[in-house]
Amino acid sequence: MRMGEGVEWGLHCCLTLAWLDDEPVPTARLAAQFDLPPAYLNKRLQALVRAEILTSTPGARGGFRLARPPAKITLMDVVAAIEGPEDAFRCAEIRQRGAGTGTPAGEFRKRCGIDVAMRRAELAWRRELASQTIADLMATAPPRAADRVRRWHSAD
Amino acid sequence: MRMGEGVEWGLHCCLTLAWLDDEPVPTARLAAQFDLPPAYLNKRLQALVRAEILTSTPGARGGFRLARPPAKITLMDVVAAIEGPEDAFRCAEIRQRGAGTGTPAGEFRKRCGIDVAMRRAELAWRRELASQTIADLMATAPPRAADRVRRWHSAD
DNA sequence: GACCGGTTACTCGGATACGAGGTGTCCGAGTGTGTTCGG
DNA sequence: CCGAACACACTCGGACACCTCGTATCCGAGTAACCGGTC
Repeated sequence: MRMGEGVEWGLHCCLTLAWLDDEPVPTARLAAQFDLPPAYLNKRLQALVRAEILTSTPGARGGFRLARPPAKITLMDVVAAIEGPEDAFRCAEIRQRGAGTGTPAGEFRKRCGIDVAMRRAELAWRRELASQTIADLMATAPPRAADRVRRWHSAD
Repeated sequence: MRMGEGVEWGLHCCLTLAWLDDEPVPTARLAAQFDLPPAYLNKRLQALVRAEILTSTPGARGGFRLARPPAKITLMDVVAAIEGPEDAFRCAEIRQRGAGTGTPAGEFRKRCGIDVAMRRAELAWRRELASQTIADLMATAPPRAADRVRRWHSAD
């Protein structure tokens, strides 16, 4: 199981946009900050726009900015926007295949125990992600980091 | 993010092997039970053998059996054996790239806050998986299911 | 009847193709800005 | 000097290739059981 690197990109970009208060930042600037392929990063930021986490303004001096205050954006929102809302584990109901064919349908009214256990674990993961916001990341980060990012972006 | 289907296969096979108490079951039989490609299922069972969850006995009347009692096999063990022990989220330290080049190395002694938050969520996921064993799955499963599996496997 | 050797059939195990999804790139549509011309 | 129209440059947005990883398959090495022959 492997999570796409776009999640890390999206979170770092959200953190940067949170520090640069409501100032539109184009993709090229964010890509240069982290040395990432600009076009591909843009593709990922579009996913965040579709999830209503960012807002995009076209034209000159345009770019991306946060759609909500940082305290209202959870890590779960960002992960779901980029990786997709589907669960990682998807029960294919293989218990009903092969030896299970022909058994009365009423036997399978209860959910597969494996599916239940897996969903329980993934729910714990989601709860932990939903309990943390971009604002929390800003609070735990060292104060000098925010200043360095603001200074680097203010330099023309 | 998507979890391989081999996890579901491995868990179902472990559950079946737990019900058929220490009776060696060949890959072909397990594949027929769930209507799965036999050779590919074998590949995944080999991963469970490497993780010392199953033991394999070659030759006629051979097959796979559990290496430990079901209460000593957690879901985390099975998932780690098949999906790999690495974390899903891997911090690439992009904060040190681009704008971060040239900053004193001492600034990055503290772990990346995003990495910390992600690891925390994944730790919750792992804890939940580690708290459940194959024996728990046996207990929560309806009693008729165990009988049906035993009957299907005893039929030659 | 018991023991031993050879044969057979069955099992796992790793090396080998195929395909989907993620990664990376490109070019066009749309918009705000800056300039320039006229009043 | 002020206003408006124009051209420009910059931005996002979706459509198009590449490449890694997961999926699927095959064949060979090894072993236990079985059968026949011998003592």
